[in-house]
Amino acid sequence: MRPNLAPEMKNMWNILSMIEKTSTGTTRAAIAKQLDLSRTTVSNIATQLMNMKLVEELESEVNGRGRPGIPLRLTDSEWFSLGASFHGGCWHFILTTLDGTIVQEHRESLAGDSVDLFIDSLLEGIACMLKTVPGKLIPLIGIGTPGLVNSDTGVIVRADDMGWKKVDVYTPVLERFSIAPFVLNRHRAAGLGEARFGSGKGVSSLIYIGIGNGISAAFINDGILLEGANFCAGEIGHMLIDPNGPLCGCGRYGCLQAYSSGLALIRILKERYSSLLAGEDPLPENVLWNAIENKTLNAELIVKEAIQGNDVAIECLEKISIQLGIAVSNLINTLNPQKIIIGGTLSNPGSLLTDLIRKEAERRAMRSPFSSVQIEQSYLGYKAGALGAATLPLRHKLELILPLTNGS
Amino acid sequence: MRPNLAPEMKNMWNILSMIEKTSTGTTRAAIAKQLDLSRTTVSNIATQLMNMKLVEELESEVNGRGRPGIPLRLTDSEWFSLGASFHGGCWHFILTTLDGTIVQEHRESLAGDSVDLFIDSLLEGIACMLKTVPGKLIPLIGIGTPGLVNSDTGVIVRADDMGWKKVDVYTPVLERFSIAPFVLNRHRAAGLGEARFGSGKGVSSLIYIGIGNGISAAFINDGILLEGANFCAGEIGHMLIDPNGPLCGCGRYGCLQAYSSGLALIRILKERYSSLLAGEDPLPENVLWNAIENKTLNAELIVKEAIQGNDVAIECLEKISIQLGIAVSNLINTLNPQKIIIGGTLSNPGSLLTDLIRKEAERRAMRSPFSSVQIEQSYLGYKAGALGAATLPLRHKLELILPLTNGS
DNA sequence: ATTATTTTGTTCATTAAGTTGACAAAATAA
DNA sequence: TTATTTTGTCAACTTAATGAACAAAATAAT
Repeated sequence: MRPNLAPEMKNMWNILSMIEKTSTGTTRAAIAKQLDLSRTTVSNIATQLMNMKLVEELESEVNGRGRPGIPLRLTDSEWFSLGASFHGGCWHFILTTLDGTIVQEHRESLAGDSVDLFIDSLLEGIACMLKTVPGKLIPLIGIGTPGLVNSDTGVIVRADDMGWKKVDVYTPVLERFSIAPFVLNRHRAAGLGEARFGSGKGVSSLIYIGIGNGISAAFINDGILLEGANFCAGEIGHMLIDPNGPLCGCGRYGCLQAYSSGLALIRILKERYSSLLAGEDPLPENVLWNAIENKTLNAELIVKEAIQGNDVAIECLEKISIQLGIAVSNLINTLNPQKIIIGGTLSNPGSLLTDLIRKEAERRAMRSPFSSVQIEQSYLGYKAGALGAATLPLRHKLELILPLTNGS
Repeated sequence: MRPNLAPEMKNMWNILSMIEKTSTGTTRAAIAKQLDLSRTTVSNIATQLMNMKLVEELESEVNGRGRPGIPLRLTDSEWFSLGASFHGGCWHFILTTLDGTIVQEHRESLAGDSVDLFIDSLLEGIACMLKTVPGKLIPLIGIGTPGLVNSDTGVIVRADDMGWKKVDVYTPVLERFSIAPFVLNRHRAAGLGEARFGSGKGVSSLIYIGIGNGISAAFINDGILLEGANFCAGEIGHMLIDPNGPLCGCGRYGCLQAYSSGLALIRILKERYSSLLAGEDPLPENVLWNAIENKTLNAELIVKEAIQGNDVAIECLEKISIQLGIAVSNLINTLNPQKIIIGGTLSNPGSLLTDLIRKEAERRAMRSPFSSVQIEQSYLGYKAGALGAATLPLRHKLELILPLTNGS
């Protein structure tokens, strides 16, 4: 995650970033003005980028007085970027052009949750995607996984919700495909996706919160992910909400995750069900009670029902959004972000959870930092993770392309 | 706070930073090796820096084989940097050499806490310091103040513990001395001081926590302070500890500050006193009871007594360190810092509070991020603020010096 | 319709910054 | 005393960026 470009490539990088930002295209003159460079310099670097087939010219558009400029945009037929991310028990794969347009999507469902299946499906999916690349692939694959990841080694240190420890993702991928993977936490990947292509575009201080079975966040400043000393930065699931709260999987009491994750949502609903069963009144008709009895209940279903107007589901969602609101207001008070994006399995079905969290956070956050923060639902939904993972190849491995293309 | 140097000054900046880090001096060859530059380049830039009187040569030290290198260090007699910070009801002023050696110190006590007195004392103190500068002053003054500061405008937006709103610090200083001030929150200034000269030297992800009447933090990554959308990042005093906790000055319940600030410490001790008074037993002898009766009690005294072994004081300190430990463990879990430094009025008298916080945090934080964090007491103590403020001139306004000296 | 104006992208000479290679100076090791 | 190693500097060369000049392509003015 350290953008470690040689200093002489700095202008090239900046120019590329500017081109990246406007899908309709930017002219050389506009870039020169914005980056405070001479048109000559921009022109020279632009021809280099065009020789590398990273950038191409569009039809010149006539708008004002003077000779019309020729818009430049990222090539959409030469280079491609591959990202994978694991959500809701399956691997999502996305192949994009340089500007993030999705070219190909794929999903691999897992039959169980063993480590071997996890790795095998990943390899299977990558192999499948590699066949479809209609050009050159940037020689790096972004991979979002559950748990705490050491991105230097590409090893999942621990993934509590899966019950895993020390899962090496790096070696199998490298050995099978001779392409280095960049492995990171899936919610952090999703955060990067939102920052680049979603509702975080152009936001300088951003927090993405992924709410699924676990709860994690990504702190992103100026497009750069805060990693912390061992890549654990963002693990807000174990923020303490109430010292007297319920037992969390980590062994402590009152963690956010114990109140408000997908697992907690299911627990709350089941408690409600039991107490109704124990009561005297007849059980009112409800899809969710059937789901409990059929053992088909999952957190996403509860959220979907809530969005449909199912009162019981809404109540449960309101319950978990209290602690989420507390956590969000803590983040607002202490980190003063410009925008907070709520994503993950519990947010994707609709904006209800985000609305509830916003309402709670407004009650609890300080006025000054709250007035300057926007709280929004994830825009990319379940695609955020794989898209974010796919940003890593271009974002951090431009050096890999340059020698490859410069030499030829 | 945006180090916005022209790209061509990047090497100069890096070389200066390397020289800055070693007080004993670094040779040109060592710098070249470290920064991966040619010795020629370093030599050229070094002569420029020497012409600017920012750097000077020391006696060459003979250690290994080969021609001995000539150590370079920051000049200590040409340029000086002035910082001011407001703590414990008085302004602290520090004049330093470029490498942070303190040349002159001064303190201005305030007779009250009106805004006018606050500004007048600041101007008075600066005037006094300016007389003592034994060379050229970097034309920027770093100023640490209570409250939320907009560092773009130099205005204190609000300082709740002082009861102030919209205090313009920038204009009076600029008008009187024709030197632009850089204004920031005092605890953030102290954090920068620790990061540069104190126990945060060389630490890449650092959190400084200042505990006084209020509680604030500075999040510093690679020497750069996280500011947030409106410079509020670090206001951890209003982190929610317990939704059912005591009323905080901000109108909400259970904020960290309501439990654990200096004001809370005094409240806790007084409650203890009242309950003892109400009891049947005779009041045991204690300096603190006298202080309450004489109205000379302040938070620092309680801390000092605790360090002396006063049981009542220790109990009170233990009480506030529970919530501080919760807050610290939240920061560890979510931000995964390399080091946490505890400073402020309640920490300066001794390491007791830090030790108590460390113990609490160990109980509550997750093992993985806790194992990689060091929790240490502030090294610079009450000098941290003014020293940190004094780092700003050099750190962010090198551009100001360069035109001044290049021209001549 | 024609000319003037504006803006773009390119060509060419120039400048600035950094690199390589050679070399004298100053230390230790043989 | 000589060989080796390391440092700092000088000269020649390379590279990236700039500014000035200019043709091309649009609109505005006459």
